[in-house]
Amino acid sequence: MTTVRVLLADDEHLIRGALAALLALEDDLVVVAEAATGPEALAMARAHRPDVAVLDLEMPGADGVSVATSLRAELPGCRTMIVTSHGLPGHLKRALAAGVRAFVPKTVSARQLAGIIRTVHAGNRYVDPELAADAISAGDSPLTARETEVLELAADGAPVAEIAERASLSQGTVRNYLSAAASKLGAENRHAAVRLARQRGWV
Amino acid sequence: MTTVRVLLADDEHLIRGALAALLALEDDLVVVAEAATGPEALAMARAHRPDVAVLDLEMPGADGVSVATSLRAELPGCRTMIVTSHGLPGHLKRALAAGVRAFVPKTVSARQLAGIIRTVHAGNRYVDPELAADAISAGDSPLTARETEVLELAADGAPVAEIAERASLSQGTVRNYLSAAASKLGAENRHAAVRLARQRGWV
DNA sequence: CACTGCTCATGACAAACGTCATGTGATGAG
DNA sequence: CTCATCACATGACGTTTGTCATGAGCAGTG
Repeated sequence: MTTVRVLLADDEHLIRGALAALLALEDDLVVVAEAATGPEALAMARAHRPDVAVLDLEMPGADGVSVATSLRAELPGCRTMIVTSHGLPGHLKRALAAGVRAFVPKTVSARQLAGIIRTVHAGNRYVDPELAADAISAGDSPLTARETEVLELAADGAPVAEIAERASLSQGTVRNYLSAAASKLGAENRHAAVRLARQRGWV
Repeated sequence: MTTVRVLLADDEHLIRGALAALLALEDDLVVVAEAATGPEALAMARAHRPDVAVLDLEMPGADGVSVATSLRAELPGCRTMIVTSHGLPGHLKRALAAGVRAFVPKTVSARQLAGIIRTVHAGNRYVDPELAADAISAGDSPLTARETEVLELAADGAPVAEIAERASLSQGTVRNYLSAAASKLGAENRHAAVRLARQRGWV
């Protein structure tokens, strides 16, 4: 029997500790390191070289996906998986693009999670069926790169003038992109467009 | 030694299960029921009459605070406490107003949580020191009831006409309230105002 | 009772915004 | 090479906001 060396990264102590305890019950899994932030997770991974890194999506410092991206470059032998409370389709896509091997919501049980860790360690992938269905039905973002960029800058309610300056575009161009984005998303105005794009994980 | 009968409510199976396991390690705590949604938590509480109800703030169906409110009315002997990932000052205030005895972030350890459960059972209160500091420094919402109501309706980017209709107000009045709210919050426009109010838990 | 603060309204003006027509370059597919 | 698409721009138009002045009714407080 091979034992799987696991890194746990989650900023919620309650979950991390509890998870460590539950995974310890599995004979073939051993938690070799824990981290509460993105940078800490990277440092721990370098120091302990785990087989599988279980990363929370939302962490201070750097989110799970960017940690996964760094790990992929630095420790190719380390498989990564993302655990999250908010299962947005866009996040799933970003994660898979970053080479993450599994994407699971926190609604699974610890036993299931243990199974998924084994699956990942064996070189396979796992995606929560429900999230996968959402992601497929949600489809790809219809927005062009610039439209997305401008929409992001509009996300905190900034006026057009400010967006134009930050994007180094003319105000007219910004309005055009915003208008295009809103109509593509079927929104009445840019603010509603921002909301929709967020919901679908496109921003 | 008295044993404390605990109800656990959290929609994230991973956390709930793990938590149950860790609390089971404490001799004087026994988890008598678990729930994944607000309504389920209420039903379980009625059936099992726990001493302390540990409620997640964000749950499908009904959030932790409204569950606490119902419990207070139905089972006055049952002490309630809220556990949450997002520690917004406004939530803390709402919770305390609803008679919740403790408000803790998920960044505490299971051992600490066990201690807090005992504290609550003994009839005392507990509020995370950092959250308390935030809540005090954040202060009360400067918005009047109507301003808050209108701002909430504006939250999804709806145009003034729609807000006016839904609030049964004239468009001019809506603009006045929105303008007042934005200036009280120091925001450039209503959308930024919505963001700020959300951050501080005032919507 | 006077005063203050909240609610609700109207009207008016300037600024910001949404939309459309139109045009130029660049890039990539056929 | 041609055609479509994207990036970027301008100017113009009408609409939607933000802001301000002003006022009326109604509650609670001193």
